[in-house]
Amino acid sequence: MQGADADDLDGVLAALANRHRRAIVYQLGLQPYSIAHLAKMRGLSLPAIHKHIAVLENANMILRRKTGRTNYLILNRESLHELQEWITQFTPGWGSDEQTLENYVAFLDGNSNQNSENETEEKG
Amino acid sequence: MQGADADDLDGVLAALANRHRRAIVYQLGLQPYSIAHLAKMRGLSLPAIHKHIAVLENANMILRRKTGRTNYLILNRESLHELQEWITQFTPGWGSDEQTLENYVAFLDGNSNQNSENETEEKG
DNA sequence: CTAAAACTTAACCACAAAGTTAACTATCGG
DNA sequence: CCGATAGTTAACTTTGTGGTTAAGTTTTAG
Repeated sequence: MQGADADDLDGVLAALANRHRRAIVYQLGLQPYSIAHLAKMRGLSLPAIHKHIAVLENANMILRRKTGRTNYLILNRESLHELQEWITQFTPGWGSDEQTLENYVAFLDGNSNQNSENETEEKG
Repeated sequence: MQGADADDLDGVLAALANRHRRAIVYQLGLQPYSIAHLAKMRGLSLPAIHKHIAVLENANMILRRKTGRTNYLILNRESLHELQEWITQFTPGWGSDEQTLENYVAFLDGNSNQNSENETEEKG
């Protein structure tokens, strides 16, 4: 089932593709803050920060606890787990992509050319 | 130096915050493909795919090798390394955010209330 | 009761993102 | 040389994002 996961990833990545929201995520990873407090920290108006919070909540990235009139937020670390895993899937081959590309093109050349020598100046 | 890293992260996350580009990244993580090939795979026009490729290249996420008239692309796995590290910084406390938030609010209550008892049904 | 704090909501605006069509360059196959 | 393939570029449209101001609700403080 890649559908639901893909949806989740979409929300999380869209949420993280913004400096303010990344900063908020970072802060809420350290300790809870109120919305008004975050607004002051980021130099943003309440409506502006409210929208950012909404994006993060829709991505299920923060938890909220209302006490009196103030809302305390904290990071929901679980939401990062899926992204973590998605990235990890690329890790096995860590590095060497340049050479892979070179080899692939050389291989294609070989098929119509029977010549796997390098034509570049790379290998004096 | 958080500045350059933050810029890189911004580019990578913005690039990944799109299904087509994530799919492209995934495919190019398996093997090289031409731009036209990717366009067919995604059911997109050449100009459309070209723009996506441009975004990925600006984020330094893919490598290109032009041979004849076709351009072969592959994933640049290094570009994901930084994001990987950024996410890992949140991992230490994996889980238990809900309780942290509860405790924090209870602590704030205690300061004006001298009462750290739980009002919830959680701890029969 | 009243004023202020902590949000929320709605309406609006400027700008960027993601696609389109059309026209152009460059390379290969015959 | 000629037509087709691969890619780029420009101009345009539509939709989404991120901010604003203004007005509303709920809760606390005096």
